[in-house]
Amino acid sequence: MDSKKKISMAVIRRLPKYHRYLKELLEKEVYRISSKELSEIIGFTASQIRQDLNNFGGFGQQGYGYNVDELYEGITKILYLSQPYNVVIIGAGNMGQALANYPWLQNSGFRIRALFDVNPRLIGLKIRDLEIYDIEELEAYIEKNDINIAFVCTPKEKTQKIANVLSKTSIQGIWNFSPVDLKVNSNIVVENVHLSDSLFVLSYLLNNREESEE
Amino acid sequence: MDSKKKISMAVIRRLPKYHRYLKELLEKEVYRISSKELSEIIGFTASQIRQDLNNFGGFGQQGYGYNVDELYEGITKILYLSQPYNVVIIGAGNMGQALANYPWLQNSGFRIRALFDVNPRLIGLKIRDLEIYDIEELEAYIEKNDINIAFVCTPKEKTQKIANVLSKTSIQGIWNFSPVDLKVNSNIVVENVHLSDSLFVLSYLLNNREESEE
DNA sequence: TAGATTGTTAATCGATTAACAATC
DNA sequence: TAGATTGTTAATCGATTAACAATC
Repeated sequence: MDSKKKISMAVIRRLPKYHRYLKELLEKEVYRISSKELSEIIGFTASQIRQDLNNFGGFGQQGYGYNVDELYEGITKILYLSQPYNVVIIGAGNMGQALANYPWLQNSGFRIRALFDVNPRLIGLKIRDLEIYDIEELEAYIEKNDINIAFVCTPKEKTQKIANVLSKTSIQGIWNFSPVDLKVNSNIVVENVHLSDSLFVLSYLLNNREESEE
Repeated sequence: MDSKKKISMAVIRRLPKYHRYLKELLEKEVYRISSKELSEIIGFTASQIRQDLNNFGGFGQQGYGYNVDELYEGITKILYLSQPYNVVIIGAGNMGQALANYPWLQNSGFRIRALFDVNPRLIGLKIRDLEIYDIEELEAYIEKNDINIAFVCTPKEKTQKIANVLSKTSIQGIWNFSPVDLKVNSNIVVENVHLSDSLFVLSYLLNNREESEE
């Protein structure tokens, strides 16, 4: 049993970066690359690249390197990006609307189906061809339309309540833009985008740059 | 010399979370907390909390714990959040506009001064009371208005060019929302918000949840 | 003083890097 | 075959956790 060795989060969080750089290489019609060459453009050590990729079995070939196309496809599959997802956006304020309009999302497998809000002024409006529904209809909508992921862009006071509602549904994942840590049903995965945390780190770094002199 | 021991990024990236939870405690009128109690609500081990805080000198008191107010103020200062910053937003598309309208930013020390775009249809428009200027004016505007930080929300093809322009200015930091890694002047700090990377990690986690049975 | 809890050192754990045998 | 480069083991480095003496 227990045949899969657990992959560490450190590795997982590097995968999208591999994915991005490999896509770029393909666009430049580079079809073959060694860990050393990839190291130079992506900024990880060649050793780390080989370790990372080996977690998922033999992508490379001794004496040759990696086939860019094969590696790109491989990582696409590892990240489960070849399958589509049905998405709802909860909170149709600035951030919710920005995500609904985001071009790269529209060309991705993340298919936004509807938005939800409490604000009566927003309910019934359309963002592109997407309707904004009353948040009261959320639970029923998720079940009826086989929704996998919720993008949560609600004000922080309201977000845990939304998480409670979502915990009662068959939703699988939450992409959380609200600056709170959510308590959810243990079978739901939460990925946080804590924008303020990121900005605060920038503030720190700004004021702790290496002093110019060596 | 070299009196400051270097603080690791792992510690730095936890600071905003401390900041958030301490603020919440203050709002609940909790004025005193032990590392053990804080551990239970924030989810770090008590040991890690004490290690983290000790990087910055004695916040606590043996036998008593930490003064919430003092700790909150301390971390605010460590993150340099008590000083204001002058900010421009580059790229007045969905994300740029969402940031310009973001309520928590308006109550923060990050003072958005203007937006910039290439699109003639956007140039001259106003977002709230903020003007959208021609990107050509960016360099001059930064120098004239003592801008510290740029929020970069441009399409990925254009972002490195923007970074090149910024590298010629006195800007100190870039908050980068574009899904590329920027090459900049070494005295400029870049903090990335790679949204697609985050979403791809969610996709992975969704499909690799702990199998229900033990 | 006795009890509580920090500050700090030591032990452990995990992740990264180095090295090299395997092999294309 | 010789050269290149992986896959993989071993060494190192860094971060987390445990333990406990210091002290409020």
